[in-house]
Amino acid sequence: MTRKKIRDIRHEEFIVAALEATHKRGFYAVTMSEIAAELGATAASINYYFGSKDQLMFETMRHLLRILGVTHKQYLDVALDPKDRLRAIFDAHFDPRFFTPQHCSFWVQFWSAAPYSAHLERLHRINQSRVKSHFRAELAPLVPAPFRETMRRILQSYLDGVWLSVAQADRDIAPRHARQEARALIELVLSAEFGGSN
Amino acid sequence: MTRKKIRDIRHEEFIVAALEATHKRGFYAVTMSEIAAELGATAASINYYFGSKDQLMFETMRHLLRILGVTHKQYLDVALDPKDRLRAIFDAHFDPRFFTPQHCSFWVQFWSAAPYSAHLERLHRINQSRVKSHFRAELAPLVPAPFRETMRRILQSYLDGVWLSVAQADRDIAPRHARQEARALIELVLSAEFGGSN
DNA sequence: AATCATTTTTTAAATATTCATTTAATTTTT
DNA sequence: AAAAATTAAATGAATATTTAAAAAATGATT
Repeated sequence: MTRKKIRDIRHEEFIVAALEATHKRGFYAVTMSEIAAELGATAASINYYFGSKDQLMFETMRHLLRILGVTHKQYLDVALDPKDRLRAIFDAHFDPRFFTPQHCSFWVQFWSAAPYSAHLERLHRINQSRVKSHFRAELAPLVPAPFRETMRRILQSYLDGVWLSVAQADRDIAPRHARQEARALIELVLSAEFGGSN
Repeated sequence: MTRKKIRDIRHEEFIVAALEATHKRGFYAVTMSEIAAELGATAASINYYFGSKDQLMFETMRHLLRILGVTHKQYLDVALDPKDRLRAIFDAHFDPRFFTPQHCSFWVQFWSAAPYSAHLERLHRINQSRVKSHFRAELAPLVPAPFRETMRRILQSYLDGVWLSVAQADRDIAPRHARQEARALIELVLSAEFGGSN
């Protein structure tokens, strides 16, 4: 029974607050005070714990990536065949723990901002290549090499696009529904006749 | 031979400058001075012509939407059959006049910002429903009703996702290539067996 | 239990910077 | 000479960060 350190508690609280406040006010518009106000705290305390606003946003993104990683692993662990493993990528991204308006809007806004900050760019690059190699690995046994990259890019662009639309709230998608649609797309991609013996 | 009015010339110049500067520095980070500096002009003159920074960004977006509209129309005019008309949507979005890193990054960042400004939101809603109804109309003769919306959302999410990835510059896509891939997706969508007589 | 010193956490206020916008004057065009 | 276009400088507001002090928690010593 290890008592949680105050430091860790605050870290988490402020990250949740950052997600909430960012969703309400926008990634750039949101102020330190607004984030702190979510907890009835004060802007200075954020700096006490995180050092700067940038650092808080950075840590918040890492938090999301951590959730995504864990969730993905869980789905992979129960996947039985290659198709399941491919589905696992979408299932993780569309898991209720992850696929919320707050998370989607933070996610999209963060990525839009990434090209303009070396700090964020690094995070983006790492994540991007992680997702890419997952897709490649799962598609390998399912799609012949000459078509594989095209199919991967279609799937990945689709994934990003769904987020964008949720962030923009023109589609309030239930996780269940998002998965269903992703599965339809997977079926489509795998049913393609690649000119080989199908 | 009507001489162009200074007012119109400046309008266009500043819009191009806004695109360029935004691409370099980011939608929020970019300052009036930076935009003006692209032309060797001064921030005050932007206000003289546009009234405010917001208004300049708004007009810049409208400019992009105008280009898109004109381009789309051109492709529609030469389309011979329903499939061509569906392709026209992608061809327009991926036209070299439109599908540049500058435009994509402005586009994506603008949409990310839209939910947080009534002004921008309106523009976003209008465009969104325009695109949606185009897709619906073109898919109508090609896909049976029960599947149509799913297919539309897949296509639209894909379209958005491609932009996101270009804006993030992790994919420097040639317009030709983007179209090719879009066509592959269209084929996929249309070749689906909808349980009917195919 | 109680006291007091120490450390940790929190805040209010001060600071400093960055910009968009305004103003008033200047330059250029008509 | 009048109007239009442009600018330099002033203004003012917003806000991240720093600082110095206060409050709260901790823990050792009676």
